[in-house]
Amino acid sequence: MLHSEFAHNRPMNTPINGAIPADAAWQRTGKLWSSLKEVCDLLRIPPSAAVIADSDTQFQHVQFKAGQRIHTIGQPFDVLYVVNSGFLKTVMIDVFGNEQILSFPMKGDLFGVDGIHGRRYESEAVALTNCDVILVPFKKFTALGKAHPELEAAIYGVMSRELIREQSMVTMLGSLSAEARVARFLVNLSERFSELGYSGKQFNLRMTRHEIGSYLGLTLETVSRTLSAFNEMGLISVDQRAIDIKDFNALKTLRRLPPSRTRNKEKQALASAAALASQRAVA
Amino acid sequence: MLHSEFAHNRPMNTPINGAIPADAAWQRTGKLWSSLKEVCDLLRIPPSAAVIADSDTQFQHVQFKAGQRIHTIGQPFDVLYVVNSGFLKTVMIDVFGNEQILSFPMKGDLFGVDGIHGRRYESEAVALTNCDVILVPFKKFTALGKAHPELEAAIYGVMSRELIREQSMVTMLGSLSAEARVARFLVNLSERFSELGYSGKQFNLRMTRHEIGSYLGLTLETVSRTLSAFNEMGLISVDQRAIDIKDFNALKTLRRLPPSRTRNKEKQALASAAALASQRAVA
DNA sequence: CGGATGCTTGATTACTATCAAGCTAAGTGG
DNA sequence: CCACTTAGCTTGATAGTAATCAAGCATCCG
Repeated sequence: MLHSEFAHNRPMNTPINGAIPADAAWQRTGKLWSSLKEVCDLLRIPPSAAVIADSDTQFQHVQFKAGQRIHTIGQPFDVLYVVNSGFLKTVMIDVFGNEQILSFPMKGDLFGVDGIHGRRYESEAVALTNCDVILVPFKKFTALGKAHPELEAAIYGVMSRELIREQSMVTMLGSLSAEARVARFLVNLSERFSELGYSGKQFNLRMTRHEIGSYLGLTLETVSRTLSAFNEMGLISVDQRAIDIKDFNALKTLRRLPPSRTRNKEKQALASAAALASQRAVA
Repeated sequence: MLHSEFAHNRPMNTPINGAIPADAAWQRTGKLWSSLKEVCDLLRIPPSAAVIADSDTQFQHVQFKAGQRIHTIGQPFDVLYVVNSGFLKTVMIDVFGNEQILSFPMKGDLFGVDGIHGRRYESEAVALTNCDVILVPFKKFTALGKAHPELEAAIYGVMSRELIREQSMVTMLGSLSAEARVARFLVNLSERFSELGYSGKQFNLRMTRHEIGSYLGLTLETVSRTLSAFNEMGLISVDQRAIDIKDFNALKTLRRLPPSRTRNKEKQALASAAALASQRAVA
């Protein structure tokens, strides 16, 4: 009970494991500063010897409670954010006022990059759970790039990675069915949890059906129905926010629910004709 | 008329103007090298005095014929590309083999950025028309960034701009109807043409309906029907690839075709009931 | 002048959104 | 501690948008 975010997350992700200690009591004892090496590790940037040695450079942590806003659209940009713990969402709002969730950053993820171009954030970021976030002043970051050439390359690499992520979102929204999108969403979450050392099979969603729907370009009802369908098919078991993945591979390769639907034309035609006939009989 | 692409494009964009000579002498007299300043201008990066003065740094041009591939997926990355003239498409292919068009680069656009992260291109780029493209070796580019700090900031800015572009694609695919997507596509093209000094009202599409559909997450039939609908509504006039925008503002604010569709429930209910009744009468 | 591509249009299907209740879980205040 | 409220989730019925299937037409090219 003395814990905090990590504790707050851990038991939710691995409800099996009952006895996780030292949940990072950040709210009392939380880290306030991180070294350059720690930030690199979080971002999965291989740190060079020079970077490891650099202990002068420190980055500040900030804590947010669930529901709090980290930055808003239009707010002047000067820092990038790296998630140390907790879950967030980033949201863009288009000219018509349509809200669209763009990402669900979690530990090790970078956000705020869209502020670089216009010196203002183009999206807003909101904490879904209590969060611990590291502030990375952009100026400081690029200045460090000059001192450490490999670091500079890595910065470009991280930005490129974000771009690729967006590109695959576009591909998904442009070409996958509702079921395939939800399946991919689960697979992605699962893989990200696994990479962080949590269970990739059992975890708790941190977002509402509405938020999932916004992220995937679907309504909350379609998300709910699709999860229920996966449940009935035995691919997952789902109870509210709790997910248990039963057949990872089936999810990974799923394209759409009805197997092929290509070779049963006549049957369908007959069936619908019959249905029509009976309808008319009734009427 | 000693120039080249501009001449080459112009007649297609402004078919009104019948007498443009010397199309595309680029194949004979095309520029082979550009200075750093010229590249900055193309990319809309404000060049500093130092950049303007730098005439040692030169970037090579390469010409491609329509249909030729500039780079493929998986090919080792080492250069970024800046379009000097012509039109291209970039395509990503997902795990299931779905093809998705991600962008239609034209003069002043940068592509190849997705190769930075994994040192391999994640997408492929194909020329839709004859093209003149400038090769920007990434190493050289970042090295220049060190010499010219404002240039480095601009590089980050350009990458951030690309990210924002992708984000708005996601928002569009996630929340707009077919008509709204096609409308936005036309508006975007129009604005880009205008910025380049071409007519934003009358222009020729360089891509097929299929390619537009792939870009917008729609089928080619839906694209065709939507253009026809806009035509009938008087928003545009369309004949094959030739587009003439009649009501730019209507396109810009269009959300979906049927005006509101919110306040005519009863009418619709009655109508469909009537239809059903007559159907049954027939049967 | 075919043949091939690409475009349009029509008919039909089906997927997903919308509308509409219930239901569950988690607080909240008496 | 227990109604009571509220936000979130599920499920059903229905409707509408866009995909699919299917011709026919236009344009371009060799």
